[in-house]
Amino acid sequence: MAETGKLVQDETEAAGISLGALTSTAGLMLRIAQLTSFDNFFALYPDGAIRISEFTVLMAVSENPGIRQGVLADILKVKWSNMTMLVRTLEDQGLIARHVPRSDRRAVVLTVTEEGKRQIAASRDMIDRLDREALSMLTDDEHAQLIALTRKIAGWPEKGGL
Amino acid sequence: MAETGKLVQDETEAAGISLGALTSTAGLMLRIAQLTSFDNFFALYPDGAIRISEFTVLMAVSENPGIRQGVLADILKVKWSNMTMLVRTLEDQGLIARHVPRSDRRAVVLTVTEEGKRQIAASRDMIDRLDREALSMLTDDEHAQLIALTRKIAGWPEKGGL
DNA sequence: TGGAAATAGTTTATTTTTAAACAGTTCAGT
DNA sequence: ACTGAACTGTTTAAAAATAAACTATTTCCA
Repeated sequence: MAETGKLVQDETEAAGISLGALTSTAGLMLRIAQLTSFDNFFALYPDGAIRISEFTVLMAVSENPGIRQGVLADILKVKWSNMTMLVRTLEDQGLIARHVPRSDRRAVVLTVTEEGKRQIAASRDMIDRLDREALSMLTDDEHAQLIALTRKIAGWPEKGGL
Repeated sequence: MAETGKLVQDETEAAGISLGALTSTAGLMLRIAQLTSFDNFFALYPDGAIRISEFTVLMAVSENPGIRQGVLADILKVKWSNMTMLVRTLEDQGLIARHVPRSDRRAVVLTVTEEGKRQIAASRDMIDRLDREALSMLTDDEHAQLIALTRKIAGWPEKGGL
């Protein structure tokens, strides 16, 4: 066997280890926090449910009907080539529709189908719950702080469009 | 051409876009913040300098001489197979030494060489500076908050070993 | 108007990452 | 002591992400 496993909050067996100054390196800490969050999340995530990347795109399109897929890719920080594949999968599943506008025939704009709306309604609460659960080591205040900070890093204002 | 580019704080051209409830999804926000931080960091990072993953391992070993590489991998959240490669590269560069202890001949314990110490001394300040610069949209208070939160997520106590 | 340059998205090739199989060592129970 | 299970690390094969080349439009401006 390889890789020990131990999901959700490992006590890292070997006590007495200190990362020293590294724990003040925000980039590293952000990375480790993100990986921890994802590990915890996926340990809870039910098999067969919609992929979280697909759900995210679905939600984003639902909030911004007619958005171009390149713009969406930039916002979500995914590469255009990955967005092409992601969006095609969602189209194959009948969850979103792609439309080439007459005004610019290079572009592809997206909308959520009725089926897509049903999918959102069906999975939204569960995903929110697991997302919070994955960071259950934080108090509600801390959780709110984290969201405020990460929004600021992403360059998104508190309220309204970006 | 593909990929627009625009490093450091993009205003995302298309105004009026809102991610709605997604901005309260901590997992997603953590991911986007981390990618933003890294993009900014690498935009500043000088070519030819030690790779940041290697520097991190070097620092961690320096703080914990004789640490087993598997333990280190778990703490830094890198896969064992990647740690094998990372550590070999560092050894090839003469920055760390690998040693198999008599007490457990399966294990490999690590120490930093003199050359490794010089490398740390040479790059440490620059890396700290760029790391802070990559998150220059945060005030010092916010930056400190972020580190406290991410440490808590990682499961590391404020002070001392983990 | 008539290209050259820029934009939007896709496809392909390359690199990187992850997972799985593997080999050697130690441990636990008999 | 012996055997099966667990541990530590490495190698390999598979999957995923990234970068680069490409097609089709649109824009700019001489």
